[in-house]
Amino acid sequence: MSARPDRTPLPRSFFDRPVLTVAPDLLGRTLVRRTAEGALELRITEVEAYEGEADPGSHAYRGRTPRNASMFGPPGHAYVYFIYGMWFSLNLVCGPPDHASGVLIRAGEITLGAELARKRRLSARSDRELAKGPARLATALDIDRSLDGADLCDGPDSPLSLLTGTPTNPDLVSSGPRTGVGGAGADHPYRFWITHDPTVSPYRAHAPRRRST
DNA sequence: CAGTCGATTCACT
DNA sequence: GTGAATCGACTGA
Repeated sequence: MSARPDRTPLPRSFFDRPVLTVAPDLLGRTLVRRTAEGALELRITEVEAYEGEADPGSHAYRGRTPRNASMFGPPGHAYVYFIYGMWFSLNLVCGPPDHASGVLIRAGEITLGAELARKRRLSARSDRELAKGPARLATALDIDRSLDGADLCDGPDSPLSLLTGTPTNPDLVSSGPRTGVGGAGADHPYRFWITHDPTVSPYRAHAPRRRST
């Protein structure tokens, strides 16, 4: 008997902790996205931690740029980036300001607004695929670069916010290497997911792109 | 300033 | 399992 998700907003202090503490604690929380068409809610099931400028796998590794500036800002804000020429991905900035750490929200279960999500994700063959993967999640929730820097602790009407939801028992959390991350940061178990949850995305090792000559 | 490739997804074999 | 799509940030000359 799982209790009904707690709709109390999480305070900024939730994000102002070490990213490896925040990342698994995000599992089971409720992400709320408010659009002109209506609200959507997502139960987070899979995340990845990116550990600041010292992390070779992180966009922050080579220092601050216009693209990753949000990661160097205060915690509790979104970092949204554009990748592969067509997709967006959502991160939540954690830790103290300028630490440049964040958590990539990789997958989740749409718990409200599935009709809106289906309209945006026409290729999804079932509802469990609506937000199975970071770019699919961003597409389903209508997230793009206009949400980069958005404050999740900005009150009940903000376009993006985070509710307490149903925290996940650590016994039900699995961890492993990050998906698609190569190089020196590849081996750290910075990916966390809810064990056996059907909305978690499949693991893929880093695959260098082949030369096109 | 041209070349390279990415925290991915989808269609197709 | 393989390759295409698609573009902007970053790199090195």
